[in-house]
Amino acid sequence: MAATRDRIVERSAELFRRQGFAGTGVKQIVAEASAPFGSLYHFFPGGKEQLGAEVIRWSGALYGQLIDAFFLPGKDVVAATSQFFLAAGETLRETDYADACPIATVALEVSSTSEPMREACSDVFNSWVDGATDRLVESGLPRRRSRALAISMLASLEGAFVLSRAMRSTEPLEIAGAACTAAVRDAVAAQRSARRARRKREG
Amino acid sequence: MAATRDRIVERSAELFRRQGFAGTGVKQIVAEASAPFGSLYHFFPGGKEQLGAEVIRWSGALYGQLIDAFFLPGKDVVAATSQFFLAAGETLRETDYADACPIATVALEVSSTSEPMREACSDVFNSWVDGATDRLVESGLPRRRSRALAISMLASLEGAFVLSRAMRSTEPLEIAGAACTAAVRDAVAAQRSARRARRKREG
DNA sequence: CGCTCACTAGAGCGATCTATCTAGTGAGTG
DNA sequence: CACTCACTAGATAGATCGCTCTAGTGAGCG
Repeated sequence: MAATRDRIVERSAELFRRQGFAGTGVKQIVAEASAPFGSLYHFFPGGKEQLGAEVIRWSGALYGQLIDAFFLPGKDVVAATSQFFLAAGETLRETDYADACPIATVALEVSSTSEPMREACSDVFNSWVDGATDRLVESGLPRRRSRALAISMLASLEGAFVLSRAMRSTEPLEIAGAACTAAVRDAVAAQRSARRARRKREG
Repeated sequence: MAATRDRIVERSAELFRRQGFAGTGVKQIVAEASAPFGSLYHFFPGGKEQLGAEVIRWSGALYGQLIDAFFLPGKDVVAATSQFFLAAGETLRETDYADACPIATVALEVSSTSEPMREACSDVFNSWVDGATDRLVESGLPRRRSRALAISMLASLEGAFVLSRAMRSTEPLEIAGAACTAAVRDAVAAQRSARRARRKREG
């Protein structure tokens, strides 16, 4: 129906990801979305801030789907972790170090300046953490441990994106990926041996 | 001598860290620095971009000193790692989740929009990595392993800052800190046992 | 047909942006 | 004293900012 609205959101997501929120003007958005200027304020009466919050949630959901595509239920989480970081590195290289996390740039910009947008970022990060936690729980790890591991992995990914974009090198991403893969492998192995020991002791 | 120039740099650093580069106007800078407007372009004829690059290098060096203050030569790197992340969390809480990494916000903003500023960010990150690598080497780790560990730790720190600021919680910082501390401990322990084994084999 | 209403279209508002310009001040030097 | 020059001071230019406003279009429906 409202294809214009979708185009505005999609183009905004792309621009915010690369140039940040403050660095992107609404004129540039409507121009690149081939949308009439008036439509922006028709669909987003709350103005740029409402658009920003919506773009964060939209691209956050999209990236969540990408994560899900790697961490398929039943698939080995160790392999999934390794592959996800490698793929992120490839994307970064292919897009000339532009397309990393869709919301991190905006998240840092608005954390101290716009409460609704900060909240949107927080919700997105939490949803990613929850998703990853579930996958790790399904792989046999305790919930507490899974959540900590998920947060730790997401932090590594986000930080590696910062370094890789600034340095124009996928090295940080590869190193962080290797570290996360090792951490997941160790956690799974430790859990298995703990289970075995308990079974032996109890049975 | 040129106290005005210093005030401009210092206030800019604070503002860029919190609001980002594009989100901070030069008018706001000179106002908060109690500096005449003309002085900004007297000291920084290259305009806002030159100021930005200089601020990145200046605050990067300052933060590097803070890192050095924790990772003192001779001090236990495991304890230093743990303490550094805890202190970062405290600072974050005390400043209402505003003061995290002094350059990460700008780094993401400019990575695809300003080559001189991106380069400044890259140089700063590299200097931090080099410093941390040296400390790890001094603790007995091989150079290659030290560098990878340093990059991995910095990525964890930066990513944890992103999450903690957005979520307004020090949890990510604490979890990332615990993970890094464990990683350093493991690396040091592995190196020691490898040395012991080699000595046994060879001697 | 006649009416409604979601949407298109863009002129234009006041504010703010970065940057330039000229004028003036005042400490240091010969 | 006269001269220099680093620095202060701020008005102003010209572009762009986010946003509001009115007018117009066209599909859906009684």
